[in-house]
Amino acid sequence: MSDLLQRLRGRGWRLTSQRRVVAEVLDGDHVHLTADEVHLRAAGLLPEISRATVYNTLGELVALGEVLEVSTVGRAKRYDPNARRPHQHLVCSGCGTVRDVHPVGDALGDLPDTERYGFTVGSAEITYRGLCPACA
Amino acid sequence: MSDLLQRLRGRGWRLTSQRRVVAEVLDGDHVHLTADEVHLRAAGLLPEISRATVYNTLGELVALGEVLEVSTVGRAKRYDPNARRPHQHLVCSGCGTVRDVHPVGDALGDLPDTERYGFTVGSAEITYRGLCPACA
DNA sequence: TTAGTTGCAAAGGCTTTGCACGCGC
DNA sequence: GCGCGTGCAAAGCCTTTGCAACTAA
Repeated sequence: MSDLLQRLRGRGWRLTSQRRVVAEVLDGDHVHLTADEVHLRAAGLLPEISRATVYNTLGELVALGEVLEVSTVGRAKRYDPNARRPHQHLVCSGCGTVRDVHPVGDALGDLPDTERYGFTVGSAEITYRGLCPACA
Repeated sequence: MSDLLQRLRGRGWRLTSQRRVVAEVLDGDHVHLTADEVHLRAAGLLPEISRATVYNTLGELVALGEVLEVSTVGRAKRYDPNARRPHQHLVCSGCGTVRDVHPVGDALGDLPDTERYGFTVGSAEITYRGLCPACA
């Protein structure tokens, strides 16, 4: 069983074949699938799985903090299983490819107090945009 | 006539009362309206304006580079008229309020070559998240 | 056993589209 | 007058919801 499933079971997550398949499909680096893509691939492993269950499961994984929602490409949300290692995204403006990247600076520290409007600022998400080798 | 309308007319943009009203509604700093909110406010000034026209006009303003799409809050896209002055966004996780902010660092320079996967990287968008004074 | 999960189908929110009419240039 | 812009209504995409049947623990 994957680390992810281990952790979830430890948190009292009821383990069904549908959930197992969704977790399996989301495994890996640089994975940023839409709900529909997850459903398509999951259905390859478990043909009866329904879209509603995929949406339910993705929503739970997000609520549990195990998966991140990425809204930076196209209309549909994308799901990023790499929630445990902080990272940012590099998006190709041509084909929409997304890579996980790790910048070296401190974006939070770069926001002066005078620019915070009294907010308690907790995090910073960065989306880099450019062209991938194939599109350039 | 506003600077925006001046510029657009110079680029051969046909000036209708609907377009004028949409541009008027979008004027100002820290403005991040959804298409529906734009339609609502525009209809306050020009009751017959249709949603389709609002969508058409917003799409054109984005294509012309005069307005930015912001997809970082909620389900509907938001439109940011402040496209001529580079800036980033600070979003309240409680109520969804958005402020324009200006960090001091160089996010682009913070992305090492080894993290660029051969991409030609052109820009970086940063979304800061936190709680506004009212929600904290 | 039993509370939580699934699948279906329908509804819902946001956006786009096709086409006839209208209006800026 | 010409050609682009507008409004309407319908369709489309993505997502959520209600509910009865099912199943992991």
